[in-house]
Amino acid sequence: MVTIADVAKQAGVSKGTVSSVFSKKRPISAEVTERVLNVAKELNYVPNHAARSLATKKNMIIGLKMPTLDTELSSFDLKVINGVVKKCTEIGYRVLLDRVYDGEDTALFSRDPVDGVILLNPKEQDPRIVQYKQLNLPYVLIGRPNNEDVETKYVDNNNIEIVKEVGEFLIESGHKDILFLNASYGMTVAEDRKEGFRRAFENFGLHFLEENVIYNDQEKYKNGSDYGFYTLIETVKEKKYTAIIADTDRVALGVLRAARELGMDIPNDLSLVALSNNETLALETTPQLTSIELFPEKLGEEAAEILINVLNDQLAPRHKMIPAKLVVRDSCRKTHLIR
Amino acid sequence: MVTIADVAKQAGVSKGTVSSVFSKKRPISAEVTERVLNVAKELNYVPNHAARSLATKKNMIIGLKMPTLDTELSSFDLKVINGVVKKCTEIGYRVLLDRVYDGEDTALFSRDPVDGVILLNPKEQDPRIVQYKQLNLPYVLIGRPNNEDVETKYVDNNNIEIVKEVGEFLIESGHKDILFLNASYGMTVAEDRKEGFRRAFENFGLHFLEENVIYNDQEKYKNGSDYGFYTLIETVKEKKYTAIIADTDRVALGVLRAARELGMDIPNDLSLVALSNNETLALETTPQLTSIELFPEKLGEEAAEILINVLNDQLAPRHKMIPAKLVVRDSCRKTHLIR
DNA sequence: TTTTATTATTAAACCGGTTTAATAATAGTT
DNA sequence: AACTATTATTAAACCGGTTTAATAATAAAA
Repeated sequence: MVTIADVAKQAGVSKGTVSSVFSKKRPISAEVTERVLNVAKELNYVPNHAARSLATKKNMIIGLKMPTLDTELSSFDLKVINGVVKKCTEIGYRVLLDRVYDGEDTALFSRDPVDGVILLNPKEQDPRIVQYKQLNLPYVLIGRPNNEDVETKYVDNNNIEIVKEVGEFLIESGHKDILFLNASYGMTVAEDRKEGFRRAFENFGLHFLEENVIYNDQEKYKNGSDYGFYTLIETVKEKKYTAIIADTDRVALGVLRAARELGMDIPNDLSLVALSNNETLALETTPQLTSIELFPEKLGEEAAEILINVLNDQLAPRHKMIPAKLVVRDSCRKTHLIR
Repeated sequence: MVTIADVAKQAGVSKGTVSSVFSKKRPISAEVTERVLNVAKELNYVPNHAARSLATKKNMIIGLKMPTLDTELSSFDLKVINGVVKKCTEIGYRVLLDRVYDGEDTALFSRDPVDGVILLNPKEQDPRIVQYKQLNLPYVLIGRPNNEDVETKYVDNNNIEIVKEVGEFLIESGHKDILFLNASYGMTVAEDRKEGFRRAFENFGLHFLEENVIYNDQEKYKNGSDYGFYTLIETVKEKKYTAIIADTDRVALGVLRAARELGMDIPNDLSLVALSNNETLALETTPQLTSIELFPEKLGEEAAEILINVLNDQLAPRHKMIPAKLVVRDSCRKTHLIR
């Protein structure tokens, strides 16, 4: 393998000069610069990453921490990955993809070769955040942190506002009995969405019922589809809802499945909104799913940009809010039920 | 930041002894071992990755090269990523996710900090392969290389056999006019599939027509769905097919869409098979899609295992074949057309 | 007790790049 | 021509860990 010493020797200059040619941090004559670059090209010299990282104390790598290995990644996650990788690649950073291996013993492993970390789907009281603070490792969350955490930087959708908008859209369509199949309890996104849902009812002077908000129990349901399916099957025995807001489009698909089994027609008997927008799914279901576009790729890009600005001692906002958008398709209709 | 020198000083031993405690490559007394481990824990010592990589000449990182940034990643890709990350994490390797940035000028960038590379969706005459050979960088392909390349290691499905099976399944169901919406021209998977398709016809003593095999023109269609949609709209003007084999489930969805527009019923008027298995899509379409399970996660795992075995100078097979599986659902039926 | 073999530990070189303080070369001013 | 300022380049230290050759300590055999 060609090292900087080989290039220096053949070009007849010092290692330091070769280094300065590449870094452009010191004045090097045009003649020497040209000679060095020609030799480097001729020898096919490629700088050693570890050596450079060790000397500069920078890895130029971003860690992207994904959910635990036992949960399946969604198209949302995929788009976030896309956004992060895209922005990092533009700026000259690399992305180390990491899934947390629960119970892992990292005592003997080297520190992650990353300069900062983007955390997707952080848990409440996420122990990794404590660790990053301890190590002084810069990090950015995708999703809102706890209210007590006033320093963590994050990127998020306007979850309160968008669910308020969805709630109002349904209320304005005549729906009053709306079932909200929320995310898991304890996630900040679940809190925000519930708040938005409550505000929609409040805004119309309607009575908000806690029991209309269900939280996904991930130990009970192996996937979102089952959560949607079984929850509708169960709740229809107790109360007749005319509209459902589903946490994800997979949950919505489960609802569609249950509705078919129950002989309920979407949207005639039951209106349906999904709080995510897997376009392929939405456009290909019958009827086409009304959903929320969360712009996950944008979330990833903005998170990467914030983190990199922090790493380069540049101004970075505390948080960035990406407005979600209601995409009305065919799964909702006005209800005739007047009460 | 705590270094090995700090640990050595406080434990009253040399840096080399601390290193040997962790590596277990030299005999260290139990008493010294315990003392060192206690100090390391007390000081919260975490080895520096770059330093270790430089000294050992190993990064313990695998590069996963994905398709170019301008193409959208599919759920197949996601599962491959999952499989690779899972296997690597088990064995103590990390995964650097890389998307090729066309036209990138890497002259001033350090060499990828990876020990080996997994290449997903390699092109014909992929220039990266030339480069890896030049650098003596171990690599494994996911997908078959060109026939002239006799040394590249790869993982692949049994594409010839599975498409032969699909073809025979359709022929046995009475279909003779079968349209095959193949992958892009020039991809080895497209070659293999066509060969499998041809063999199915040959096996039944039927005449195989080249014009029944269409190749995806990615410059013409912005996504698989459009490829499926417009191709069916166009070809139905010239010939009446009773069955279609679609490259991916997205292509199949486009076909479904076109069939709806043309007033054709699936499967009564047209049978449909997708050569991939996005389970969510397949189960939620109406009718449920008959498809091929490719086991992408397994592809990823096996590719990672082969590569890591190569890196550890262990026996590794030239290639590993993952048998795909025909999953019969509701989108196919016997045809009554007897000719 | 002495000698030999085995185990345990060390100092220093090494990995390949960057940076710093020092020096040399060149250009401009007096 | 001599002096000063600026530009260009160098040798060596440094980054933090691993490895090697050498040495010290301990155990076993004669």
